[in-house]
Amino acid sequence: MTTQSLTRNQGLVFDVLSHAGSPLSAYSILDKLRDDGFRAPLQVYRALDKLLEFGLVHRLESINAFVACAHPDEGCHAHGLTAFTICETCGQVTEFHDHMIEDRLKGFAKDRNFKTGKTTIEIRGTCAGCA
Amino acid sequence: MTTQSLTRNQGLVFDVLSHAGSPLSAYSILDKLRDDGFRAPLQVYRALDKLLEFGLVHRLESINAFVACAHPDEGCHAHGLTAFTICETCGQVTEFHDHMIEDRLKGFAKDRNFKTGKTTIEIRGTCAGCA
DNA sequence: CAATTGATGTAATAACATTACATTCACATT
DNA sequence: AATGTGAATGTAATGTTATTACATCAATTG
Repeated sequence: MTTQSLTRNQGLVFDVLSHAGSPLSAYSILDKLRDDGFRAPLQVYRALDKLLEFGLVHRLESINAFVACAHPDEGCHAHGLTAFTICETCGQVTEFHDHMIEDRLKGFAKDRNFKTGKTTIEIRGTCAGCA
Repeated sequence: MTTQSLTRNQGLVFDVLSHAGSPLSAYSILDKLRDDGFRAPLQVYRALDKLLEFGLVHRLESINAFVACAHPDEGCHAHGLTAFTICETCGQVTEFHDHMIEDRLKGFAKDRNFKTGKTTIEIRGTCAGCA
């Protein structure tokens, strides 16, 4: 997935997320794109849906917000399970990948014949800089 | 924490969750408690806050819903990190605890001086019965 | 060109959660 | 019994997040 093949709206949303230092809600993305002609939440949600599908953006379930992927060139889907630390003070998000955890969760699911879809791992807390 | 020491509202909410076979949203809990005098969302949210604090109930971040803890007698806080599988077809939720994953996440956080607060692990997919 | 498919624009509404403020209850102290 | 305190409650209003419904537009293809 390259950033070239995005539509105008997808590109605008991705750009906003890429330049934000922290996660943004759909509505704050909307606010930032008013000048670019955005008027309704759906314009943002539709673009986000596609960006999520492409692996360019992640949704943080525990805070209802979105961040650009840390390595969008490959599309994050290449990296398997993605986990996050989220600083509740400054909003800093760190994305990481741990094969051991991934295997462990896969194993648990397999043992129970549970067919795994999307998996969420989010650690909320305080980052080193804010401690 | 015993179920005895709950207030009326807390007890009613816990009871509804305990007897539901799947996670419930705050508003669906509210609906089920209309006959018991519940009128406003806040009555539910306040009770849920306490039940979460006591470890009697879990919040599923990825679906904005709540479930009773699988072993409420001890209050789930006794068991360390809690993870869930959530069947998107039937709503069945399975709670589990994995020390290896817990240690791994703790280690990651420690390496980065990230002070861990609440951690969310949720696997959404399809359970054995629904496959 | 017609047909199809994906993207967009807009309005309305649904679903989830919190703020603000007044009141009541349980209980300890006097 | 009166008072003070903190926790819990009742109620209304509002804020935040997400979806449904429907019309239109643009690119592609048969």
